[in-house]
Formats: sequence, C-alpha cells, structure tokens
Amino acid sequence: MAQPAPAAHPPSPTSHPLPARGRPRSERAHQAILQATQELLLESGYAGLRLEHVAARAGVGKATIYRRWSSREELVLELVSGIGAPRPTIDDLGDTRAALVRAVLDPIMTITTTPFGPTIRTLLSEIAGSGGPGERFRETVVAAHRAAIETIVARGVERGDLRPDVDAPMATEMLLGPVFYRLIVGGALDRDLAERVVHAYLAGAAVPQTDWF
Amino acid sequence: MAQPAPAAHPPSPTSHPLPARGRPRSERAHQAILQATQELLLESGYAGLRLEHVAARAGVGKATIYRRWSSREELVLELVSGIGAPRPTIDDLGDTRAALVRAVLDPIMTITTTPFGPTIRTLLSEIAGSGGPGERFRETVVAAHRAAIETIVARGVERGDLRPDVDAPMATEMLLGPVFYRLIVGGALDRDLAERVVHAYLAGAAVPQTDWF
Amino acid sequence: MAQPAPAAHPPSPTSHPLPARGRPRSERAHQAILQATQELLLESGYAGLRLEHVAARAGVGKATIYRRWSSREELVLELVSGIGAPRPTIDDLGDTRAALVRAVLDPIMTITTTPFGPTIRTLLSEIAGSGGPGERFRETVVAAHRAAIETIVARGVERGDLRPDVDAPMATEMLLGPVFYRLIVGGALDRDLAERVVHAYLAGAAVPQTDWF
Amino acid sequence: MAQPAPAAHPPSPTSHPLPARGRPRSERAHQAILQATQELLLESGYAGLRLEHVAARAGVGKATIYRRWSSREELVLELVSGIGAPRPTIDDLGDTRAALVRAVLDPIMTITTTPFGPTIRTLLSEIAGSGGPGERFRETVVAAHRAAIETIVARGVERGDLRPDVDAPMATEMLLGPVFYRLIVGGALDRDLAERVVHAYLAGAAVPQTDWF
DNA sequence: TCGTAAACGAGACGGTACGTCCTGTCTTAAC
DNA sequence: GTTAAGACAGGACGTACCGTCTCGTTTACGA
Repeated sequence: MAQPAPAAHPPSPTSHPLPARGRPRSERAHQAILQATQELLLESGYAGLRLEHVAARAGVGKATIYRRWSSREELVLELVSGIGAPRPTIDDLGDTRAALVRAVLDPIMTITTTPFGPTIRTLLSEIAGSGGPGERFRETVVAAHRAAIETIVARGVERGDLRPDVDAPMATEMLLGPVFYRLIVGGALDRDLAERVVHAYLAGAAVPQTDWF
Repeated sequence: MAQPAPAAHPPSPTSHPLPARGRPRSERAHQAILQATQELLLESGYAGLRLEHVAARAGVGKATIYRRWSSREELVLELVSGIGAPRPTIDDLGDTRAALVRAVLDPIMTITTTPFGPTIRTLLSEIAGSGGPGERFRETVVAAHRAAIETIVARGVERGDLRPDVDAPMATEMLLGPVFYRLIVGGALDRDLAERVVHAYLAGAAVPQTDWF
Repeated sequence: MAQPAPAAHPPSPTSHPLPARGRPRSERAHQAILQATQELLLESGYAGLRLEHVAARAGVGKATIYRRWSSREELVLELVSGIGAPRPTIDDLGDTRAALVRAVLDPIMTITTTPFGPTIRTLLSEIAGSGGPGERFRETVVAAHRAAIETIVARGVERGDLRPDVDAPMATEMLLGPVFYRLIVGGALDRDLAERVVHAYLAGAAVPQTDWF
Repeated sequence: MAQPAPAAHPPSPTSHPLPARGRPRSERAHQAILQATQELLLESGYAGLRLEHVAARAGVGKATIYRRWSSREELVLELVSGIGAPRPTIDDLGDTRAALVRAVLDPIMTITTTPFGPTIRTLLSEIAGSGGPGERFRETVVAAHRAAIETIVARGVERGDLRPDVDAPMATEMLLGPVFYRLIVGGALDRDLAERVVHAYLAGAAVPQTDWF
C-alpha cells in the first residue's frame, strides 16, 4: 500500500508472444492517459470524469484509450488497484499493540498522504457495488489488510497478549471500520484515531471483573 | 429511522409567510417524481439515473422537477434524508448491552429492509464528498445515530455498566464503523453482526487484569 | 391608411347582446397588450415574438391574452389591419399624373413613417401565405389600393390622358410592384421612387411611333 | 435560375488548403440533411421547421447539422441560394421584347415549377430583413436578375428599340416588381403575366404624341 | 347589501424543441 | 497496425415557451 505506480498495460502480462506486427503501442501515450485520468479524477470526481477530456489533456485520440481499456471504469480501476497491499507488518517485534496501531495507521496514511485517498472517496459507490471495480478492490486492497490484521491477532493470542476467545474474524471490522466510518462521515484521519481505536478495541468498554456480559 | 416520508418542499421552512400567489405546486406531481426516482434509482443506480426518464415515468414535465430540485443530487438526497432519525432508544430499561445492540441493529435494518439501503450504497461517493448532500446526510442521519449512542454510553457509565474512563466520543466509530465497513467491503449485515460488534466493544480483546496497556 | 387605432375586441361586433354577467373585460389590459405587442414586434420581429414576454411587459396574465385572441397570429393581425385604407384620392383635380404619384406614395409613406412598415416587413411570409392573416391583409389594405388606382386610371382614360386600350387591371401591379420589390430586395422608398415609377409607367420604354410592338 | 443543386459546404471557398485532418465530413449526411430540410420546409413552412425533425428524417445527429450550419436560417438559405443565376439570356437574337419576356418569365417559372417557389414564399420575411439571409439572397439571385435585365435594356437602346432616355436602373423594378407583388398579394404567375408586364412597360400608359408629361 | 359570476395577476402544469455536450465507433492521412 | 484528429449517430442535459389550468383577489351586476 505504498507505490502508486500504475500497473503495466494488461494485454501484455509478462512478455509479447506475438512477433509484434505494425507500429508498437506508444508507452508515452499510455502514461499520459493515466496521468491525465489521475488529475481529472481529483478535479472532477468519478462522476464528472469525461474520456473526451482525458484524451484532450493527454494529447491522445479517444480511440487510443478505447484500444487499451474498454470503459471508464476499467481505466480508473487500474489507477486504484495501484494502491496495492500494505507492507505486511511481518517485521513485528513482539509488540501486539504497536503492530495493530501500525495496521490501522497504514490505510490512514494512504488516504491522507497519497493521491489515492481522494480517488477512493470518489469511487466509494463503485467499490461498494457488486460490479467489477468493487470485486477487484476487495481482492487486492481489502484482502491484504484483512490478512495482515488476522496475522497480528493470531500472534497476539499465541503470545498471550490477547484473549484466547477473541472474535478474530471481527478484528478487521472493529479496527478498520472506524477508518471507513470517518472516510464517509467525516472526522480526523490521523495517528490519534489509530491509537484510540486500538486502545478501545483492546481495553473494552465494560467494567472489568464483572460477568454481566 | 423508519418512515420514508420525504419532507415537504424546502422553500417553506416552517409556515407559509407569503399569501401564496399563482397556482400552487401539485402535491401529486411531487410524490410521483419521488416515487419514480426511487424506482429508477434502484433499477439503474445513481450514475445511471436520467432525469428525463424520471419525468417520463412520473408523467411530469422536466421543468416541474427543476422547479423543486436544482439537480439530480438534490433530488436523490431528499429521498435519502427521509431515512430520518432512529427511534431514540430512550425507552431503554436498564440493559446497556441490549440498548447498544439495538442502536447498531437499527441502521442495519434500514439498509437491509427498506429501499434506502441500495439507495445509500449508490450515493456513498456523494455522501463522502464535502458538498451539500454529504452535509445534509450527516446533519440528519449521522447526527441522530451519534446522539443515540452517546446517550446510551453516558447512561451506561452512570449505571456502572461501563468504565468511567471509556472513550465516549469513539463509541459511535467503534460500533457503527463495522456496519459501514461491511456496506463498502461486503459481508453479512444482520443481527449476528450487531451482537458480535457489541460484544467485542464491551469485552475488549486484551487479556484482562493485565496492565500492559 | 393612417390611424393605427386597433379595432375593438372582436366578440362584441356592435352591441352587447348578453346582460354582461361577471366582471367586465379590462380596457386597460386590452390596450396594454396591444402596446406591448407593437413594441416587441419591432424589437424582435414576428418570429421572435413571445406571448410570455408580451404578457410580462403588459403586466398581464397569459390567460388574459388568450381570452381575447386565439393565437399570436390573430393578435398581430389586429395590429396590422389597423393600417386601413388609403385616403381615397377622390379629391383629385384633373391631374392624372399627380394622382398616380400620390397613390404610389401613400403606401411608401405608411411603410417609412409609421410603425406598420417594420411590422409588415416581419409579417411578409404570413401575408404571402394563404392563411387567415394574408386573406385579411388583402381584403383590407390591398383591395383599397387597387380600387384607388383603378379609379384613377378609369378617370385618366375618360379624360383622354391615358390610352383607351390601356391594360387597366395591370395598373396596380405595374405601379405598386416596384414598391413591394424594394420592400423585399432593398432600395430607397421615397418620393423619387414614386415619381420615377409613374413616369416609366406613363411614358413606356419603347421608342414611340414604332409599331414593332 | 434552374439547377437546385445546393453549393458545397462553405468552409472550402475554392480549394482545401489544409491537409484535411481527421475523418472527412460525410457527403451522404450533407445531402440527406438538405433533402430532409427541403421536404419538411414544404410540409410545415419555415416557422414550423424543426431541426430535430430534420435530423430524425435525415438519419443524422443534431450535431452533424450544427457542424455545418449555425442556425435554421443558414441551413434554409443554402437551399434558396441554390436557385442560382438565371440563364444569362445572352444568347439573344435581336428581339428585345422576347428577351424581356424571357427575363420576366424566368423567375416565374422557378417559383411555379420548382420546390423553391413555396420555399421562397415562406422565407420572404427573412429575405426582406437586413440580416445575413437577405443579403445572401440579394447578392446571388437578385443581382443576377438585375444584371440580365440591364444588359437587355442596354442592347435595346443600342439597337434603337428603346428610348435613349429610358430610366434603365428602374427597369428591374418595373419588370420584376409585378412578379413580387403577386407573390405576396396573390394572382396568377404565368406567361400571360410576363407578356402583359412587358407590353405595359414598353408601350406606356399615356396617350402618345402628347407632351403633358 | 349582498351573493354570484366572470375576469384579473400570478404562476405551476405536461409538453416540445432548443443548442450543447459526451459517448463509443468509424474513417482518414501520416508514421 | 498504431497514431492524432475529428466526424459520425445517438441520447441526455438544463432552458425557454407553448397553451392550459388553478389559485386567491377584484369588480361589476342583479337580487
């Protein structure tokens, strides 16, 4: 969840199997399109994004865009998928709390310090939908975060930091839920949020030593 | 958070100060527009909503729509704002846990059992934005939920059910965050979710009697 | 062909047969409508005339216009018909040439010195058409001119000023044709035109005493 | 004044200086638009002509029309300008009278036997106006007729058929005026009219050998 | 002195067309 | 075979008027 580099163009996964007939595709045009899309997405939002404007700003014909991506959705998703996986937080050193704070802070930093934050905001509706974009976002970004948090929780239990009966599958919802909540509803997205979320998650709200729950 | 009744048209905040010159606006047309919008929103999503189609289905001229709402956004937001406030949960009977479960379950039920669930999903990007629609949604729906939860938490503390040092302002984020998380990322939205969220929130994940946190 | 006074409202031809129940029609509104129509016709032409604007400028409801005239055409025609007949040129004193000049000059003066000139220009297409407006124009304005000219020609023949074999029915075409020609094609509309037309009409273009024609 | 062929699209006055970038304009669409305009103009008149209907009947997008003509007026005028110049009547064989009859008959035939007659009738108001359409009509159609008639008159004088002192500049008004008069006011437009106009113009109405004029 | 009834101003109504903009496809000449 | 350019058919946008209607108000007449 760091390098914003947009992936290479999909039709050539690794190498070019064909002997490459005719004029080769322009890498310059490809990058210019992605760059222009990025800018216009932030200026006008997803709903206001016009491929005609992308083409004009990139100095490219519209057909050159359609040759590479079949729709506005496809094009934008290539940008967002670049958010990638979080650094796996594998280099933990025995501090469960710190690891959780880092896991919460990671998406917060992506949202607030990279261009993908605003982009994601404008794409929320598409991500929430059941169509391709949402699926792709879930498979890449979300799955990575969930895996990281579940790893930390499992280690915390092993280590004796966390209750053995902790509801592990809910951990991601409890810890990242507040981040998404503020993404939608508003509110600060900063280190303080990460720390208070982790604290509340660990400490619990109920008076300890009671058994009414 | 129950009656979908759309508010009366905006220009009359409380009462009608003017003697009402000219032919009055047709309540029939007003309702037909909202009804058609509702239907088409669910059929095609927000991005696919065409005011021309709304007008046609409602049997109304386009001008009659624009006379009431300045944009597609405004129109749709009036629908969503109809979600209104949750039943205040003030009639609680001393059971803090049950009250919290109900507070979490309330938006879940709205999302899953009323037409506003799908509608909200398609409007997430607009709600997350800083424009008028998001503001309005926050002022009505969100504020009501936050108030309800903060009331329950305050009572819980008074009653001795909750820690005196509980991070009360974070309670809404911790409890509703998971609901928004699943709204975006996917996952069941049901009573089981509400109960597990409340349990995790109350119990905490950390091993009790420790003081490492 | 002088007094622009618009006729009284059509539904009461001479007297009021009904006992006149209800509020009587406002003469003030009637005049204001005609006045506003006149102004807007000159500002925007017939094609650009909007009854909505007429109503606004007259300070009148649209229904008040439709109560009196069934269409834009009807309203405008009432204005144009006010052009009326030429002064009959009956007071001639034996000078055929002067009478003809006056007959030609009369419509020229109407066109150039009254508001009906520009109005007629914008209505040419309607007048040329076979619909009601043209019919009305022909019955009133045109018929009067034709009658005046034919009277003068007949007297001229009696008097011995004009050839006995003159093509009398063509006289109107020959004398007023050039006026209409310039109305459409452009060119000065003044006394000089009238005099040259009459001169050419009387003298003929052919060399006299020949018999090749 | 015969071939209705509409001129090529305006932006290429003589030749195409640019290397013609992008897809070239479709000649097929161009002709379809003019054809549809022609038909609808005769069906509904100028005032009733709807570009939306033209586009539909031509099987063309509205933008394709606006790419070529900036307004309804422009489009229709291109049709009318197609009336073009009269056959120059230069091949005259010494018969001044016959040449004049032919010059008068030429516009009569255009009006009565081609689709441009009704078209011109509906456009009279526009032609009479000082705007672009009228200017264009005058520059093409009117100028050609005037030139033809003035040539005939000059030759007639040379030949000794016409008076040396004939008011040559008035000849066009005298000969074509009656045609325009009947176009507006009604009346037969046929060979008889042409012959009577020319006879009256040549013979003059006054008794010959008098000198009272 | 009062209804009663029609006209009044205002302006909303269901429509239709406007002229603009954008979509996704196609067609050109140049490379 | 790809490129930039730009025309293509289609369709929605938001605005402007059409001719009709529905309000609350005004103005006259006949009871």
